[in-house]
Amino acid sequence: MISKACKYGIRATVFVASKIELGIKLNVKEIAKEVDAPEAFTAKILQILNKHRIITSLKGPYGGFFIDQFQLEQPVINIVNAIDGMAVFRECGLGLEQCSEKHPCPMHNQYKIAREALLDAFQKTTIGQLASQLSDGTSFINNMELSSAAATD
Amino acid sequence: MISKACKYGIRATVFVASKIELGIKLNVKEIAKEVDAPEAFTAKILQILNKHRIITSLKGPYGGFFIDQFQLEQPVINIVNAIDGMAVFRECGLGLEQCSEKHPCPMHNQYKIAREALLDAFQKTTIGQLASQLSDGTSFINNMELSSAAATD
DNA sequence: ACCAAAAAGGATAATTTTATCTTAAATAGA
DNA sequence: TCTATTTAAGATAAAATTATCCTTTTTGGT
Repeated sequence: MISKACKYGIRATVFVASKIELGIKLNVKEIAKEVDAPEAFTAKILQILNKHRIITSLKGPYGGFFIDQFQLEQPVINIVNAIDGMAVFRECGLGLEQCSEKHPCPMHNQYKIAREALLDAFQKTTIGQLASQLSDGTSFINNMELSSAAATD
Repeated sequence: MISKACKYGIRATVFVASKIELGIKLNVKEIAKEVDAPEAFTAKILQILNKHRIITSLKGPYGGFFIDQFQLEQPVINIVNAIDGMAVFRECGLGLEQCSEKHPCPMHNQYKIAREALLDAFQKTTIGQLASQLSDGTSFINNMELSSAAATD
């Protein structure tokens, strides 16, 4: 669906965003831990996010990652775009280059609905919205640790 | 979204299915060519499809791959399940193990809609339906070769 | 000016997915 | 029974993705 890197990226961004009230900067180690992603890999992803101005970073002591108010308004699709690109939302369900609205592959119409629902989900959800859904005290990882079930139901 | 292997698998199956009227068997080479997939890799995928009784194979001279009438009734999800498994349709949009209906991650509800739309597309489309959308003379690859555009629109 | 802390950047490694190659098994026909 | 053809199976390779490590740059505090 979307890459692991991208999921880490969304989680990291949302976590950083959730701390905006505190006015603190978070370092890679803290973020990686809370977000349950490998540290060095998380660092790479945070780099990308910073370059795309999804989040902001500051080097040096007392440095780290944080997010600005205006960045909370950004839709989650911006993160997906920064890490995975937009190809998934254009690609044919059968992987055919030739498939288009005018020359649709046999699955085109069915698949299109799903693809657009996914795009929609990422487009109309903002980083701020996700962040605000995190109950403040605990991390969004710890939020859920009571359950061992997957997202099936 | 779904793997390349799985897309090859769907294409191959649909192509084989589209020949049911002719009562012929197709060999790997023909299938791979028409479906625009690497030959040896296609062979592996056809093997899997045969094991899962999506299609049927026969060894030896005059052997090859074909599909039976009853197999046309199968939903495309069976192919996805055979090759990729069903995990995509259960997984959390943020990749969180802990995410569930009771303890949803911040993206849960939005993502669920898209995930279910995708599942739906694969579940309610049968192999026969896709095959019948292929205009008979040409392959479904060649069908579309007039266009160079992707499936964006 | 120097030191320590933190991100940035580059190189490398591990894993997974995609792809190929080679040999074995099955089977139809001569 | 032998041969040719075709899939099955196993081993290996290539490419892409995920992950780690090491060095450089930036910067705040002393």
